Amino acid sequence: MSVRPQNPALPILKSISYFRSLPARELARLATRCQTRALQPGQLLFEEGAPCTGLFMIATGHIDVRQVSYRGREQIFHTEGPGATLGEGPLFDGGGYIASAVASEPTTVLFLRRADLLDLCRRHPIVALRMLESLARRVRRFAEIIADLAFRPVSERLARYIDEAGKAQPGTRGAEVQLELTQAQLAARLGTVRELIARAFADLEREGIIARRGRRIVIRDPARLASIARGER
Amino acid sequence: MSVRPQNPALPILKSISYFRSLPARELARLATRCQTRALQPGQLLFEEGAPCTGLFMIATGHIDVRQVSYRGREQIFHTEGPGATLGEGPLFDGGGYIASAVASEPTTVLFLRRADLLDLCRRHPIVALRMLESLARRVRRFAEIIADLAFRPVSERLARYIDEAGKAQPGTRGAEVQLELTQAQLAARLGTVRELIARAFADLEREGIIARRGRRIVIRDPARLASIARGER
DNA sequence: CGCGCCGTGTGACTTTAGTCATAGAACCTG
DNA sequence: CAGGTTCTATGACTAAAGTCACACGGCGCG
Repeated sequence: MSVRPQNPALPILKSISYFRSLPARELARLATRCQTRALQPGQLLFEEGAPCTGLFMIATGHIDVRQVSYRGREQIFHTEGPGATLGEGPLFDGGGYIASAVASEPTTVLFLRRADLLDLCRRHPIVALRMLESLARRVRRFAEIIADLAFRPVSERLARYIDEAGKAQPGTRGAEVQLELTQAQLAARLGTVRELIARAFADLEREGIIARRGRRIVIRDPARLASIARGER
Repeated sequence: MSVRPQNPALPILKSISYFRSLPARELARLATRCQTRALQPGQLLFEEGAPCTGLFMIATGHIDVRQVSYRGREQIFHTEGPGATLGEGPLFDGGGYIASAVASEPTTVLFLRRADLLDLCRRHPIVALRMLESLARRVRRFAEIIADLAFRPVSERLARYIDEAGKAQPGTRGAEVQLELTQAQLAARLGTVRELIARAFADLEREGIIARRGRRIVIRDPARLASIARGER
């Protein structure tokens, strides 16, 4: 009685912006070429320097892309969730992975081999254009990190983070923010160490700019927060 | 007596990796669509945040792509010479320019409008693939800068720079390096200030690792230089 | 319920980065 | 070759970042 079983990869592929405008036939074909992989929290998807043989797409969960220095410091470059892709960089310039990818929660990813993808780009230039867009956004994001590290003190980076989280948080009234990250994770993302984050938080609280209860933050003085975020210290 | 005059943009277009494999007809057509612009040293080609309407290609000269903080610090993201392109980032993600571009010497550039380029990508997917490669390399380069800023002290960044310059320098015997940059430019590139570069140079010299006469450097102890460059301090 | 782990807070300290001021060398350019 | 401009060197200082050690609270779990 059942209809022809649909490949489980199909709906995921559809959720990837690159492929959205492909004809159904092409998508179905693509789905047959995908492999799936499940990851536990903390598990490595790929490691900096390793050769890249294809593209990963996140079906569910989240992945941190980061480097770790020999001195033990961690820098998170970006975090990706469902519908995002990983490893386009090395895919196209032929080098090894630029950073390591680690699941931060139970995660499943799809994998598509490089040759399949290049072939697809040739037959459907729109796919290549979409990937150009995505890579361009990544360049922009990386440039922001560089500017943060080169120009802004830690306290300012944190203020920026909270400020943006405040704006991004949708439903709640603007003043309240639920942080998703521990201070250690925040530090890895902002390019510093845990202690400095703790102190910067304490300073903001002491000055009455924010109030905290655990990871729940109330922005008491949005104007002053924004002005610190802009570097007007 | 003269043959049909060739568009002066043509040989330049041919030197751009994106276009190398295009048929002659297509190239000629493209050449008619290019505009040319000449820049004096120090002149701005485009400014961070400005809208992007097309792609620049360098015919001759060099361009620094950089941001300047409101505190007056400069960070050079990359420097491009003949055959390189500028502004692919904003071209594809639709945002403003990520950084400002300034000629560091007399420079001429070609300009191709966004619509022409997108059209070209659709008709010749190989162009899109080449641009993907170029953008991917930029992502990688930016990631290197992030890792430098996040992980490595200034002295180490300088050692890396000299070490790499030593390896890159072709004709000369490995031990001698001609620096192309002033200390101030080097600082902007390595994400610090001039004085620290001066001191780091002095330290390397004091320890007998390098010797200097102006911007001419002799690497006296390549092994030690490389070990500092790797962070084994 | 008590133990251990994780996340956090903070004092005290070290190291690295950055600033300011000044002097001298090098290098155009008329 | 004189005189300004640019580049470099360095001392003395301030500020920011990072390290280390330890204490505390909450939470999960045997």
